[in-house]
Amino acid sequence: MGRQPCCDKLGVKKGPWTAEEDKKLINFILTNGQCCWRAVPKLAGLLRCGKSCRLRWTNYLRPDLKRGLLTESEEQLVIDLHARLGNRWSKIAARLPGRTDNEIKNHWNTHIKKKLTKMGIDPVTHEPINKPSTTTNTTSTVDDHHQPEPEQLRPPLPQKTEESQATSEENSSSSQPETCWGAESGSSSDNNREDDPLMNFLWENDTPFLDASWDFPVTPSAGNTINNVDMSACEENCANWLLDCQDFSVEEFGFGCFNDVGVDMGMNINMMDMVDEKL
DNA sequence: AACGCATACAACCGCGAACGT
DNA sequence: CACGTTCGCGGTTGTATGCGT
Repeated sequence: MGRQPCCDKLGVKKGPWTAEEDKKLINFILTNGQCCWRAVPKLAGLLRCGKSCRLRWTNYLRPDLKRGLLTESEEQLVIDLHARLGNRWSKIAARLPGRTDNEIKNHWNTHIKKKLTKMGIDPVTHEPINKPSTTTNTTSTVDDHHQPEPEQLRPPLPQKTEESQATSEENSSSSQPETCWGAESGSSSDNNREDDPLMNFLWENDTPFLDASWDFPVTPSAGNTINNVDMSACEENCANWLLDCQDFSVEEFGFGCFNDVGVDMGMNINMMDMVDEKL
């Protein structure tokens, strides 16, 4: 079977997205929801392939995205998750609300990789690069910045309140690098996880934090949650996002759709009010 | 001020998985 | 079961920006 090229049509635009294109895509998604991506460009009046639209939406336009550099704790979480999951960026991203796989991947390649290397840690295996034959804690490759040892890089541990549930798929996928902090003891990731409330929490809550919340239009749901996702943070992000949209000139969006979205999503707070407040 | 290099991030590409017929 | 289509993922590239000389 021949693979169908993604962008087989002539005249399909590539390269950076313009504000106008963003506007069209946002408008379309907000009014119609995420449906067949292949059809999106046609229906939205874009000269892009569906793949490009999906990427633009998920990596940049999605209103629930955080912007800016990863925080220290997020970075540490990424490191820990990478030690367990390897380069499965989507899985890692699923556990960092508001962050995309692309963003995390980029951050890993540009920041964390370097940081770990500097510290004398192999970013792939998460083992010390020059495996010390002695028990010394310092390696010759570590520079003079007095970086913390791997154990110290572990993220702060939140209180765990939920009781254990069935393990998720990652639990059984052992093909990825299993070495982790304190790996020299031969502790498996599972063992490690048991000792790590944060990781337990993350693994047990395998449900993506965000995906469900943008499957609108949806039927109104009670309260301030959608599919058990707390919408408060989402609303806040939406409001921030709408603020960003000021760059496009609010009126051009046809903001009626935003109010509709607010209703559809069962939000108690009118996002536009939040925008007004922020302004 | 101008140039070259380094860095960060957006976007593209190709592959495989999942799903429908 | 085979085939076709669509989607999502991970690797890679392109480009804008920052910084040092």
